[in-house]
Formats: sequence, C-alpha cells, structure tokens
Amino acid sequence: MDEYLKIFKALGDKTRFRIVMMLAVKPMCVCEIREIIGSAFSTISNHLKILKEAGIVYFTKDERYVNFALAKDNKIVDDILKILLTISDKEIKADIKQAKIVSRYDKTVC
Amino acid sequence: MDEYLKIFKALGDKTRFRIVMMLAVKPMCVCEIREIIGSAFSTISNHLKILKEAGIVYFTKDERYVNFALAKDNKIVDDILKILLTISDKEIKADIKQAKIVSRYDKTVC
DNA sequence: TCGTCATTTCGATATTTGTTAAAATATAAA
DNA sequence: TTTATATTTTAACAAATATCGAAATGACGA
Repeated sequence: MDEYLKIFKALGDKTRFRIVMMLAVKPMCVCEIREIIGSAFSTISNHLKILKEAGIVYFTKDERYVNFALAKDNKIVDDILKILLTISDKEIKADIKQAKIVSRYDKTVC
Repeated sequence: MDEYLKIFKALGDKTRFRIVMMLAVKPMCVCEIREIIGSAFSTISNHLKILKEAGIVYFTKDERYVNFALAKDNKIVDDILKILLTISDKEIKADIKQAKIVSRYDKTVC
C-alpha cells in the first residue's frame, strides 16, 4: 500500500505533476526543468527527490548535468502514466511546448 | 489538470486510500466505515467529503443513513480504480475482511 | 590542482492538511 | 411535536509540506 501512497502523494502536487508531464516529452536536467517551472533550484531538486523515491523518475549523469527521465520498469507507474498521457490541459500544453525547445546550452537556462 | 490533482491528492492519504479499497467491497454508511478505520466521525466525514469532491465516491440516503459508494461514471476514476483492484496488501486485506461483515445494525457500530 | 558550474542539503518560515471534541443539522420514529 | 440517532460543520491544534536563500557537495575542464 505504501508504494501506492507514495505515488499518489507524489502526483498530488501541482509542481510535481507538471514535471512528470514535461518529462514525458523528453528527459531533462534540473536547470531545464527549473527554467520552465520557475521555482528555486532547491525546490525543483526536492520535488525530483520525491518523484524518484516514489519510483516515478530516475536519473543518469551526463557531462556535468543530472538528467531526469520517467521510470520505465515499474508496472504501477507505467499504468498511471498511460492514463496521464491522455490529458489535454491548457497549462500542461504550454509546459510541453516549452519542454520541446528548452536547452541547457542556452545561456539563460543554466 | 486540477481534476487529476484532486484525485491524486485524495488517494495520497492513507485513511482515504483504505476507505476507497473498503468501498470496493460494498457501499457503506459513515458509521460502518468509522467502525473499521477507528477515527472520529468528523474525521471520516471530512475524508468522505474530499473523496466526493474528487469524484471518487458519491452517496445516497437510505433510511437515516448516508451510503457511500465508489463512483461509476468517471473515466479517470474508473481507470485508476482498475489499477487499485490488483493490490494485495496485508492491511488492506484485513480491512476488506472487516468490510464484508460490518453492519450498521450491530449495536456496537452505530 | 583549482576554479567553475550544476545540483543537493540545510535551516527557517509560511501554508496546508489531518485530527479531534463540541455544537449544529437533518431525518426518522415515537 | 419531541426524542433519538446519524452525519456534518466549526474551531482549534499539531504535524506535515512547499518554498526559499545560503552553504555544502560533487564533477568536469582549464
């Protein structure tokens, strides 16, 4: 049960929900996510930690960046993500649009 | 997005999660739920309100009782409930066992 | 090795949330 | 109408959570 609770708690926060929908577009590093969400680095980092502990995302290290991506090997998470992929929400669409073009190599991002 | 957030927030609390799993067994009134969960009436009532506002449960009035049941006409909720029905958790199983036998007509319940 | 840059951890604060007892409401039976 | 019973609302409090800036960590490149 705790596994489910962690997942639902993680997805029950607006910022984390937005991050998950953005990561469905492509894996991103912390500063790319931060650029779109607009909160402090520490805030984003904390949200990613919660998502990671719920098994929703994982990360790999790439150059000096930490790349976050949606988990692929978790049945529960996978089932829920399938549901989320059907969403058509104005704010989410705007996030997705930005996610497609944001780049860590832009001077304003990192 | 808010619809999803409400649902995830609602399911991200242990007490509410247990209530949902119990209602999958059968519709129940507030005092039957309270008997199994063990919290105050006001606590249960508040949780049910949150679940109702998330579209996860609805209620009907029966005699002097208020019967709560899982929603049936909500696609999102339905998809998520399908996932939840696969859970095999010790504590949930105990709740389900009790849900099957609890009755508002027992003197100790209402 | 040293400095730079991306990220995390820490400490503080404000807000939200879960819980309860008591009071209020509602409904059915007497 | 009055009484009894089921439920909801309210007010208050404690615990959990989201947020931030600053300091610490960690890794890469010069």
